[in-house]
Amino acid sequence: MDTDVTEFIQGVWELPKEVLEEFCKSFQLLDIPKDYFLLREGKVCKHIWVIHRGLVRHFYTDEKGKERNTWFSAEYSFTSNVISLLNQNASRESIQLLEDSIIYAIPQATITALQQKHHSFCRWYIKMLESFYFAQIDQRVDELQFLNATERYHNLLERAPTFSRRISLGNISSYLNISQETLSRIRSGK
Amino acid sequence: MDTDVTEFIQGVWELPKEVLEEFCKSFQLLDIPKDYFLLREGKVCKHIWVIHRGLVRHFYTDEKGKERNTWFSAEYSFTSNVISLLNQNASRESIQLLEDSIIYAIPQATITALQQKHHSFCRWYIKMLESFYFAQIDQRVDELQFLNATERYHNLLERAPTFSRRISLGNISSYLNISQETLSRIRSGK
DNA sequence: AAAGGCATTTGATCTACATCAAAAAGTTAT
DNA sequence: ATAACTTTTTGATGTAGATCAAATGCCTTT
Repeated sequence: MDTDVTEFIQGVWELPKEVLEEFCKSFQLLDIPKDYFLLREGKVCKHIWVIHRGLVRHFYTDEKGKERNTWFSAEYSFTSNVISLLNQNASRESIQLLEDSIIYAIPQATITALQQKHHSFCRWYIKMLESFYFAQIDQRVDELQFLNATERYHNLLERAPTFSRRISLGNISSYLNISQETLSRIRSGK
Repeated sequence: MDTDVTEFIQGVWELPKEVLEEFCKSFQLLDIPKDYFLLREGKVCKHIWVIHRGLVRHFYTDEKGKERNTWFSAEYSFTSNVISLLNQNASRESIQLLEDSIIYAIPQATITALQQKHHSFCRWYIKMLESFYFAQIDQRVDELQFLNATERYHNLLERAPTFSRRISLGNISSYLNISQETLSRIRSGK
C-alpha cells in the first residue's frame, strides 16, 4: 500500500490505525491503460475508486447516440457512480479512463461492512461524502443554473487548471454543455 | 412530539429507541407564517429543518438584484443549506416560507453531538444524506444539463405535482431557469 | 514525405428562449 | 363596487449559442 494513499485517506478524517489497516487492505490496485472502462452503463457499480494517477470521465449516451460527459476526476480524488453504488441498481453512466492510470478500487462490500462494524468508519465516510461529493456537486448545480457558456468555461479553468491541457476540446465542451464549435470560439477569445 | 414526525425519522433508518428519543427531544417546533425567513443570506446555517406542513423556497439574489430560486421543499422533507451547515460559514442562500408552515428545527449541535456519541446515529445520518440529498441533487444536475425548458417544466410537474398549484409562476420559472413569459407560453401549450 | 484519420477552427445560417412593452386577469384594501 | 396592486398573458424583437458545412491543422503509419 502506497503511503500517499493512506495519507490521502487519513486526510479525510483520522481513522484509528487498525480500522485504517482493515480498510486499506481491501483495496485492489489497478494499473490500467487509457480507454479502459471502470464501469459500463447498465452494470451495477460495486466500487469507489481512488485515483492515484490519471484521469477519468463519466458519461452517458443520449437518445441520439451522442456521448455526454457529466464529470471528470483526476489524481487524488474519489470517484464512483454514487446513485448506482447506493441503490445497487443499474448505472446510467459509464466511467472511462482518459489517461493511463493507477487506481485503487475500494469494494462496496468493504464500505458496507465497515459501516456496520466501526463507528469511526461511519464518521470517516460522512466526512468523505461531505467534502468529496456535496461540495463538488453543489458547485456543479450552481454553474449549470447561473453561468453562461463563457463563464462556465472560465470557471472550469479556475477549478481545474490542468484539464484544458489534458482533456480534448470535444470532451470538455460536452461536459460544459456547449457545442464544440462554440467552445473553440470562446477559447480563441471570439 | 408528533408521532408522524418520529415515524418519518424512523423511516430513514431505524434508530434505537433511546437514541431516537434523545434526538427528537432536541427538536424545536415552529409554527410560522408565510414569508418568514428560516435562514438569511450571510448568516451561518445552524439547523436542519423537517417540514411537517407547508412549503419553503431556497433562493439567492444575483448581481442584478434578481432573486433566483434554487430549491423548493414541502411537507415530509428535510431542508437545510448543507454547504453552510457543514462548513459553518456564511450562507449564500436564503430560505423563506411560501406558505404558513409547521416545521421542526433540528439544531446542528445535536447532529454533531449525536454523531460523536452514537454509532447508530451516524448510520441514520448517512442514510438521510443519501436518500434526501444525493438522490435529489443528482436529478437536479441531470435536468439542468440535459433538458430543455419544456422538458424541465414537465419533469417538475411529474416529480412534484402539487407545486404548480401552490407556487406562483414567477417562482417556478426562476427555479427552472426559464423566463416568466416563456413559462407562461409553455404552460398554455404554446 | 505522402496519405489517411482525428481534432480544431472558421463561416453562414437557424432557433430556442430572453428581453422589452403593454394589455388582461386576478387579488386585496378602502 | 372601485381603486390599486400583483400576477399572468400576449405580442414584437433581439441574441446566445446550436447546427450544418467545409477548411485547416496535427498526429500516426507506411
